[in-house]
Amino acid sequence: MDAIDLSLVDLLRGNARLSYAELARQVGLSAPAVHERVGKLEAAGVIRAYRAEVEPERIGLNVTALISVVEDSGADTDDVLEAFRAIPEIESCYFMAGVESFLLKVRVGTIAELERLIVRLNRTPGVASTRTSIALSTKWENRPQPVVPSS
Amino acid sequence: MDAIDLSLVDLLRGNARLSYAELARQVGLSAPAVHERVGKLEAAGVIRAYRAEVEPERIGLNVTALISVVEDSGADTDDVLEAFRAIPEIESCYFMAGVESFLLKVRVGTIAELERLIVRLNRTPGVASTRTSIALSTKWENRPQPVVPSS
DNA sequence: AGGCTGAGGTCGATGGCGTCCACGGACTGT
DNA sequence: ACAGTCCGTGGACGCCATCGACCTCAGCCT
Repeated sequence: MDAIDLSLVDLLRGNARLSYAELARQVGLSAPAVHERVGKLEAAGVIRAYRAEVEPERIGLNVTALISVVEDSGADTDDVLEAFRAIPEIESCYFMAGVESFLLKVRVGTIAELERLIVRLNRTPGVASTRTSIALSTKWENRPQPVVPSS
Repeated sequence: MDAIDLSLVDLLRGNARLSYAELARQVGLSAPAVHERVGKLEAAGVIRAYRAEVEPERIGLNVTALISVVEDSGADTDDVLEAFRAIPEIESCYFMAGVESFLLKVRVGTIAELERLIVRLNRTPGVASTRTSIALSTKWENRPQPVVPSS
């Protein structure tokens, strides 16, 4: 994990579809060398996935909400997590400090679906209560901050 | 924006580095056809970017926090937004319903940096107060939910 | 009805790319 | 000094990206 690896990570966070040849030009190595480096970064779990970022409204996900969840005292956190994992609408799940153990970012098509989702969450064993905040708009999301000051 | 486009979007949300040839096989079209379709999806803004998803701790971003921001009464929301946009540590920015106008997801290297960031946020014109919740761990993030029931 | 037009597909060709392999130089420990 | 290891380069070969030519079909105008 040297400076070149960090540059590669930065480049791929900016554009995951860069060719190995292009990456090679940017970091000043040969294509096979960056191929091997990127492969190792993937194997080591530094790079977890390559994802296309899509405007959610364009694929029918018109409602974004953030839901804080308070666990029952004595609830098994792992069980709750497993139940959450099975709900595809939960795009992100953070385990938080504070009374509200979880913060969930969810996306659904309509407010009616959000209502059903909240009901479902409140019914899952181990959750005591939820608190939902609706996002009126997403200004930006997952903007990669550069790790290397100037590559 | 037909069923094939949705399949392409789903496939690329799952793996942004799929080749056009592979996409073509999956959707049953020729490579040039999917090339053109994907190009149009990008041009139309449906696909905004391709990003490598990186484990934040591996690149020195050890602290994740969510910060709710209350605006000053009479503050210009656009000015506040512009100030936020200039802060690279703010990875996501949602405009929320409720008293707290903004929710920011931030990532920094250390708690000390988080403290400096919070001070900076409180000093920016237009913000009345902030409320910070620290994420102890990220269970998952930006998991793509399938749009097409079963491609 | 017939033909024009445009959208969106296939096919074929070609140049570049991904990927495998053999080889070579620097660093390290003995 | 020497062998081993790591990490790179360069060459080779097959696949892929991408362009142009052509095909098909639907909609529409005359």
